[in-house]
Amino acid sequence: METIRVIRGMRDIHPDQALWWQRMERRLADTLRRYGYGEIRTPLLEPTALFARSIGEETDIVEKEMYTFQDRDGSSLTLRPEGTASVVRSYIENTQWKKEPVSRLYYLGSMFRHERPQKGRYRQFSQVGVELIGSLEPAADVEMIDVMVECMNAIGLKDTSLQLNSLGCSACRPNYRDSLVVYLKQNQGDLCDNCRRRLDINPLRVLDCKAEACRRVADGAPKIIDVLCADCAGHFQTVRKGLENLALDYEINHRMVRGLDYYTRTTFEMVAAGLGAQNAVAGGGRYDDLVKTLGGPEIPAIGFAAGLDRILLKLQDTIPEPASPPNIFVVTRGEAGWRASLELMRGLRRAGVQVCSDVRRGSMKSQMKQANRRGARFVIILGEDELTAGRVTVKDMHAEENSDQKQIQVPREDLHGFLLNRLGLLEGVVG
RNA sequence: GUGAGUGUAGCUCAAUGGUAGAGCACUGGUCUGUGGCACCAGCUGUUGAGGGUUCGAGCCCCUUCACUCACCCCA
Repeated sequence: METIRVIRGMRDIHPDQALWWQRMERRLADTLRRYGYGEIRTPLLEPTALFARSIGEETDIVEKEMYTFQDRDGSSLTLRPEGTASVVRSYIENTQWKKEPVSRLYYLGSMFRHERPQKGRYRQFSQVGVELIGSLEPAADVEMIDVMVECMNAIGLKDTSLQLNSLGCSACRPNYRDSLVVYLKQNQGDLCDNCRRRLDINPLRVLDCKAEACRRVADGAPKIIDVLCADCAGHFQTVRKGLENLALDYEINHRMVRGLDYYTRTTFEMVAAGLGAQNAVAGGGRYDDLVKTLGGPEIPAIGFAAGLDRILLKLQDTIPEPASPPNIFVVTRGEAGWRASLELMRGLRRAGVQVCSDVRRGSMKSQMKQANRRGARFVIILGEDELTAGRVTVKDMHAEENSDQKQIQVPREDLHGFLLNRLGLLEGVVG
């Protein structure tokens, strides 16, 4: 029979890998909790129109990367390609602004984009995203950038740099767009085919084309921060001052325009060294018009998202793997030994200790090998001898071979205290 | 969507167009109630799939699928 295989661009996360994910997710959740952000879990499936309206009909994501299909009633559904649209949809649907002036939300989970798989890029991938809805003030921008930096610090990401830009607002961006188009048309001959096409539909994206020729054109292009309206310019200045108060280093990147149409004013991105072409690990910005675009009131917001798959790739090259907690293996002899082990193990587990035993009725030697493979710190031996004596044998797998601590007899009723004591001491050392 | 490279045992990799192998891992034994080390033995394959050329294909050709890297896109 033909074997069923995993779908292209998707993969299984096995237990050893899952330990890395769990640690990263734990640290993110903990950091975000301290900033007052609460987790929101939205459906993976949304009406297609949600993404078309928020991300932009003309973007690559909407044009050719979404998993879109018909539901049984004929309506068009899409697996979410990003998280912000769903959060805003939910915000509006629940009239959240009537319940609180400012909402601090984060999400963590799978997104789907039908791209060609590559290092650090999968068709199902994980993002953490953070949204701060309800403030137009630069204070919100500074908080969001600080949260992003602290999240990356918390999970141990190193060698990163922060890039900053402003895209203006609905008042000043059209002017900039016009002058950019004029400039680009003058240099049209030097642009790549793709960018010549972009000229009409999304000219700002020409600025971050990676083609050498386009980069040269982009370098000479008018800079948006030179033509911001007074409000946007003042806002950007205050954001920069706030970042300087936090001693956050950044550089202004005039060419960073982001790939989603909903961004306004401040945009920012974090890039990491050593990830090849997929070096953008986190990015975000203001989306002051999005709530209104999706049918809500005029409420400004800012947020960012981070790509956890590629971040994890880098972490695995730079920081130690997660330590597995001390654990215990129970070796039994005979049916009486096995039966006696059942309650003993349940008691230890209820006390918080990881305990396993053989479920194959293997030989003593085979059971010891399993204990070793699992990295058990202690082995408890429960056989005929122990049963008749009312004791168990406790073997310390790490102790020296002829140490008097290597293997000792412990009365059944003292076992709990003995192990918890020893493991507690161990955990104190491990920290 | 475009381009290049690679597909052989669970893993890492050998094999001039001529009998598919090694190391590691796994299982058992030496050691009948004691892991790691050593030694011994055993297990493991439609050579990604399909077709073609040939007396003969893991090797050459075509198709297809997958993976990797880059373009592109983005986090």
